[in-house]
Amino acid sequence: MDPRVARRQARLDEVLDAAWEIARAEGLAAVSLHEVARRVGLRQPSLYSYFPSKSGLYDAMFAQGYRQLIDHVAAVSPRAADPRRGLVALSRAILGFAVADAARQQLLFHRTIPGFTPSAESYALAQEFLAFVTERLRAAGISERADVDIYTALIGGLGAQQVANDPGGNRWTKQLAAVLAMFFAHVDAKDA
Amino acid sequence: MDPRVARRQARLDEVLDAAWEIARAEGLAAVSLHEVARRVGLRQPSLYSYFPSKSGLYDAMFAQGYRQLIDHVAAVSPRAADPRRGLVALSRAILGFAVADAARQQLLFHRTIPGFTPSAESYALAQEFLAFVTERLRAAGISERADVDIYTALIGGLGAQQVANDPGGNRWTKQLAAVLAMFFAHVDAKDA
DNA sequence: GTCTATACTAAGATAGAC
DNA sequence: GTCTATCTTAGTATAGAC
Repeated sequence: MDPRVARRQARLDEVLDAAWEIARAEGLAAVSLHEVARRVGLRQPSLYSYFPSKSGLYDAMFAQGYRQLIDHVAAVSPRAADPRRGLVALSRAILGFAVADAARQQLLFHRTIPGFTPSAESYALAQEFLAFVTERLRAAGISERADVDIYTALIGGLGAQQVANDPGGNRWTKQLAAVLAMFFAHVDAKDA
Repeated sequence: MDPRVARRQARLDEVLDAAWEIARAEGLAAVSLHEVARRVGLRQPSLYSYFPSKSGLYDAMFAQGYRQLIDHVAAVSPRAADPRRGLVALSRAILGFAVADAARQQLLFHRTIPGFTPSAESYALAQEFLAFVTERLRAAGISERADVDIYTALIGGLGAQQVANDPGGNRWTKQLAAVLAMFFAHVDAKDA
């Protein structure tokens, strides 16, 4: 690969790391181009050769977050012989990823950053993730949209409560197995 | 009542209304003392006779939101002869309140405003609400903390997905009855 | 690609007069 | 309780040199 491209990519990664660091410490809204530049040893206007705007920085963070999420779940929970067991492992991976970083959870799943909406390319990554999950749900016998929606509410609900009311703990995440058992019983009850 | 007190309260309500209006239109983080003052026909420094700081404004919004929520659920779902039916009505009231205003949901239930934490008085209102709900859950035969936590995750999850992915619609809220039936089956299965 | 310099806008907060 | 005036800080963004 062209070393200039590699260097640029390395710089970009540094910049994004700095932005996430600020977001984790001070909140997503506290990320500023000045502070990011300060941390990587650049001047603020120099960041405009990496992003067209502040919103472009959020977009890059959004895309990076979903790429990491897709890699994470693919690595941690390969397709299993028992699809239900596989779905439990996948859910654990998603939930763990979500609660590990409250700022990331906010950006990826709640979209409460004023003035930011993901670009089409970035949004496609979110859809790719959803497609991955949907396929695993179908493999486990869950294909109706109503059930898929209930599933996303269950996982999202546990993650949101966990970071809002017991950050760093496991008061809600430890209910995952019980919640999934409840969900499976619900799905199976309709088929009977 | 002292008319001066009444006037002050009326002004305060105007100010809070303006703040909520901005929050709904531009997001919670976009609320500024300057813009609030502009909308109510005051100068920005005058707001400091109502709040000690910007954070104090958020605190007043937080307290007002929980007071409205408590009034809302108490009015809409009085104690019912059948506690399970009562719980369904209560849940519908809470969920309706939550999805009616995304900014309010963010402030009351997600706490993602950088630098804001509710005062003790305001937080007591949140606890009062939680106590109200917990009591109704107990009346319906649900008293274990694990089950209470699952309940809050269910309702919160539906509300969050609704405003994030289908604002103004009912794709998730319409699953409430199914989700509660699933939850009741889960609770009853353990007792059997 | 990075810099300096700067334009522009806006924010939270305080002092002191009325 | 509201005002004017002001301090202080900070932000996004652009122009143009190197």
